[in-house]
Amino acid sequence: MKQLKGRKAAKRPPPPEPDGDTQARILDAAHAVFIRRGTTGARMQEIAGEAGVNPALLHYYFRNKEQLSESVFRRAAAQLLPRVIEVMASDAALENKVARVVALELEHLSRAPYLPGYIISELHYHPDRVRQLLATVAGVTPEDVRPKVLPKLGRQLAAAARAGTLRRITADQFLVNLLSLCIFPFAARPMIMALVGLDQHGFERFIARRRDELADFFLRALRP
Amino acid sequence: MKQLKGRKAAKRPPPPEPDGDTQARILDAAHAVFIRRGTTGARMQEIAGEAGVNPALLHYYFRNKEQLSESVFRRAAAQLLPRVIEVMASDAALENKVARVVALELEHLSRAPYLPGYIISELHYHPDRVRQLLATVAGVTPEDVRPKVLPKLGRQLAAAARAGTLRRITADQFLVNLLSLCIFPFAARPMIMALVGLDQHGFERFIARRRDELADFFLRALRP
DNA sequence: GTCTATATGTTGATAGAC
DNA sequence: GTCTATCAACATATAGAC
Repeated sequence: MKQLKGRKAAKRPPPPEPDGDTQARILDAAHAVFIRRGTTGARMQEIAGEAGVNPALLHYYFRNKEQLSESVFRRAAAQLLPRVIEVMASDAALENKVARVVALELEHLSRAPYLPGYIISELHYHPDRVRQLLATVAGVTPEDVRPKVLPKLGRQLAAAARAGTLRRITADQFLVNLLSLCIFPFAARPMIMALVGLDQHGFERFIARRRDELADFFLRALRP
Repeated sequence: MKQLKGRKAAKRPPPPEPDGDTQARILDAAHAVFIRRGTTGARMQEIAGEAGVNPALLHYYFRNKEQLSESVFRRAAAQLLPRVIEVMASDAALENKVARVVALELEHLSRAPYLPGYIISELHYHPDRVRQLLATVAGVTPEDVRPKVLPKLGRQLAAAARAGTLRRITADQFLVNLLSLCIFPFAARPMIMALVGLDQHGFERFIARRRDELADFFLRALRP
């Protein structure tokens, strides 16, 4: 989009901030505002201001607020689960999977700590968004991995239980426990910071320690 | 409020639905609507309709939307943490505390599954609400228990570590792990239902199984 | 593609009768 | 305490000039 017209390119003054397409600037600004205010609390005008563009342009590129918010949610949701699902669907050993998921999620969420709160809020108030969340997971591999990852994980867990390597646990409890321990601290970040008495840096150190301990904690819970 | 006037009580026709004070009816309706739509998405008119009351009465009892939403949040927040803090601050043994918190939370949240999503959303979009959340915790005992519960728990954990009963873990990681495993499944309920492929009843069974396994899972992670 | 101006519809809130 | 009527303040969205 926004390719130059050629004959008039030298004459027309450049836009205020030429960094990136207008559309991309809008999407980035919308991302920030929707995460800060929520879908219903976000104001188109604030997004336009943050993007440094005229408010009418939001409707030019994205038809209305609904479609804009959907684009933002899609992009945000694509950051939360796909990589975890990918690891879970792989052929790696269970211990390896746990370690990789913990490292992956804690490192990524440290850079986007507001993501879980935003996504949980969206799914809570807009149940239809669930489909868009699943769509991001479906794209991880050529085929839809979702119906596969749980049965596969289940077989892996059952085999480990028979071999005496791990205690018996169902695949869904296994997955939810792991996701809980990784994601909840970020989703409930304000609550935890207040409860434990942490400031910004304290929380970061708290997460840093977690990176070292969490996989071990989790795997010990499954020792026979 | 709304005590009868005595001399005119027999003459005036009773209000449409005499069950409960008007103020309480409004608060209950507001509770439902705020949890369903979020603070910014909630409409005063919808609350009035759900309460079966004239919209103007919302402003008569609660001055404005802000104060009404604050009353609702206070009441909701009071259901999430106080009992957990109370157990944690008690003199019970660690194994006992874990078992009681798991039983307490899973049983209560099964009846109010939308509570965690609402509270996390509120804290995410209205950081000032954190103070109101802490206020609910402070009221658990005559004095403010918050500054006490973590150090006490820490000493308990350190003693257990010295005695060789439990592996060493800090009080904050202990508390956050426990809360994560209890609360996250409800906070991320729509996501989990979609990911695992559960309907309403499937989710309830999922939680029921969790009630039996979770305390054991948690304590095994801390075995030396 | 970008801007100005404006239409259109809500929403929270109040005044004042009953 | 409860109701009707109404206001002022946005917020989304579009029309049309440039």
